[in-house]
Amino acid sequence: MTDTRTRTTPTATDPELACPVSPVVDIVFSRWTTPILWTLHTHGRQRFVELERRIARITPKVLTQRLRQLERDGLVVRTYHPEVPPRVEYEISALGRSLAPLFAHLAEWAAENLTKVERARDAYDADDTNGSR
Amino acid sequence: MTDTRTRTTPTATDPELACPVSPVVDIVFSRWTTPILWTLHTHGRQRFVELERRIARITPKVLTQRLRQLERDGLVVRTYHPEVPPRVEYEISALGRSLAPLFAHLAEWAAENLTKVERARDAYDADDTNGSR
DNA sequence: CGGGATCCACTACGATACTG
DNA sequence: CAGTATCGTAGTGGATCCCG
Repeated sequence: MTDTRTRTTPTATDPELACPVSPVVDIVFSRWTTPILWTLHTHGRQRFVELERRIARITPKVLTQRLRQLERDGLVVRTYHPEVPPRVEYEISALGRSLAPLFAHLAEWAAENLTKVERARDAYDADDTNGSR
Repeated sequence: MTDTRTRTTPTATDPELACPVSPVVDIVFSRWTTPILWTLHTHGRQRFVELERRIARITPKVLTQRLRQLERDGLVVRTYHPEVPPRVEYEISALGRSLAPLFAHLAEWAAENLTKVERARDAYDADDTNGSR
């Protein structure tokens, strides 16, 4: 993703944003965020380790980073229980839940068109003229 | 993004894909792809330089890379006219056009909720306990 | 348990040339 | 015009160790 705090140009004036969907992409579709949101959405409120186990291959460091980002953006709520051992729970916020129909739409497109993309790739790779251009 | 051609794990077996929207993200929402698709969609078939000028700040090298990827995935059609000087035109394919309602949905979510995200960020940054954790 | 701190590796990206 | 080539860099992710 592009870290909003260190980005040189503010979001509003970035010329690339003649495209109105770009800002959403930065927020919702940076790496690991969709698996995190999806897991949170389908399994409800859960602890750090549960997320870590369910998402598989994600390292705790990255999981923490992404959860912080999502918390900062108001898509996820973090609850800290000062116990021994400590317990932290994550859940989707109302704002995060508002993404649900979008994700459903996305999943639907995937179901219908993902095979077409793969066929296009195979066709492209099989064409000699593409390799030697 | 993750370059599809050099990725070690094939898409189908990647454990991260308990989330059905991840593969779509790799294809459609990698960096620069949404501005490219958006420009192609709103201005129709156009040449390399036109894209380059309209997207602003993108370098020809990166534009080429992304266009190749989109062409390989079947979302964009490239037409080469062997003339002097050479002329190349890009346009959205039928598959690419099938993303239009998705993009509209995305733009709608942005219009409604982007300010909420920014307010959440301000609130998070203003909270001292977040900085000194 | 839920991280933070540190070090390292990769590579995508940007800038600057240069060509058919 | 439409790229390719080369170089340099910075942002991320992985691995490891450690702490409250």
